Amino acid sequence: MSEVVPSGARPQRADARENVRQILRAARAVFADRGYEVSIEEVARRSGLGMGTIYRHFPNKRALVEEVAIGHMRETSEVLARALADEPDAWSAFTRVMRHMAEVRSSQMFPVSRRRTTESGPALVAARDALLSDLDGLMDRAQREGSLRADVNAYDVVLMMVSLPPRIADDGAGGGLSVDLTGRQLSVLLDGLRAPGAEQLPGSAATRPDLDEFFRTRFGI
Amino acid sequence: MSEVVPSGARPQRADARENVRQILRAARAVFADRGYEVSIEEVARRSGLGMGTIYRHFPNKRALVEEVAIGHMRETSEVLARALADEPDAWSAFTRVMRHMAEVRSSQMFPVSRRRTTESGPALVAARDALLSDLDGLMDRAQREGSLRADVNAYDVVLMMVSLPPRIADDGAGGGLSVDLTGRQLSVLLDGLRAPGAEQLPGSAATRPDLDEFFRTRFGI
DNA sequence: GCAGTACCGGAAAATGAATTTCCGGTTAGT
DNA sequence: ACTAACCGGAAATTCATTTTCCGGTACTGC
Repeated sequence: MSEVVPSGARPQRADARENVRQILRAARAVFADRGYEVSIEEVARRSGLGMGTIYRHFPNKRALVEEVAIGHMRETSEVLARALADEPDAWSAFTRVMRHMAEVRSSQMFPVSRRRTTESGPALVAARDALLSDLDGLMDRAQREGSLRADVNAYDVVLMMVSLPPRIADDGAGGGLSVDLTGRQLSVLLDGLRAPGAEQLPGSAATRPDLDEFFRTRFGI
Repeated sequence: MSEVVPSGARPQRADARENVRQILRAARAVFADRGYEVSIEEVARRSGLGMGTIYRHFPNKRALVEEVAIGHMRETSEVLARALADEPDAWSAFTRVMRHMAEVRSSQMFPVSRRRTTESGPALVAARDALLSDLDGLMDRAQREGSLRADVNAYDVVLMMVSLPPRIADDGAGGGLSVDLTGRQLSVLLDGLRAPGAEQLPGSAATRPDLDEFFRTRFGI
């Protein structure tokens, strides 16, 4: 994952490999629940490992976030493909993908290149572009079949997914919310995305630069 | 505003009074544009005054935020009353209020009492409760007239307004987004809130404790 | 005008919360 | 049993903010 074993050296120990898996699993869960700004300590706590262990496997927080993001995006692309194959119509496929994105909060993990810092790695860029293009294709279909309103595009939708509230907004101490905010808001959004849409959307649709800019400033990534 | 002039003392100087007005104006604008977490320095820059001046008039940041929040909520209550009087039906009044809330981002300024810190001042509590109750009444009407879906309540709606993206998500340097994210997302939400609603909303509606908890953890206030 | 107080600006100190380092103590694997 | 890998988590560092402080400025009443 980030650790290329030099050809002459000893192989990575089995427990270490397992720990990397645990870290990624914990990171996914924590990011989905509370947003990607949670501290590494939080991830460590959830994974049952120490912070030192995380830094042994990832050079810094950003690298961990990237890794998780790549996983999310690839997975979402797979869900999309499967939905297209399974579902009877484009609208059903679309809602299925949206629900998945909300579930894993994958759009929040949609890093794009930062202004004056490290570029996103090529794997991330590739996964991101692939997903965007797939989503665009799906939405095209849905719009042609007349189920998705015509005045939105993939960038709009991704940006909407991003601003869904995290699953749990608590501080770890409290019990969190009893209401499924994310789910309720997503459902309302989906109803609002149904064609034809009574409201006239203001301005023009979002663009790629808008998406990039938003993520750059919101996630610094 | 936070400075009670002791009865024997000199009255506040005219320029100082004007400065307080400037500060509140700048704070409102900046909070609406970029979210309430912006630094005091940002507010100072926008107001054309120094940070010291802000601290001369408000004991701390929290006090400034409260003051702005109270203003927003009172104003929103007024807009609501006016909308009720002017508009032909409850739905029009409802959308008008929603647009106003999105505009000033008043819901983001909906502070409620924090767990183990200073309570919100009584003026804030009163303004908050009044607005919530007014909104509840309006939504009741809209639901009875059959225009607003039946499975949402005022807490749900406020929580949705909260998670609208800020008007501008930039860092001050960049040009910001060219798209009106807030407006587009609000419109989609409004379409989704129209009765009857095709999607079944998951779980049950939000409650007052949910609202309180959300604000406590999100705004620490 | 002048005195005198209120006021202002913004550099600097205090805070706070996070990331990242470091190293003594463990453990897997041969 | 030996050793390189590995782990935990306290401590150091970093970074962005809030908040203080005080020399200098400018209202205001006389």
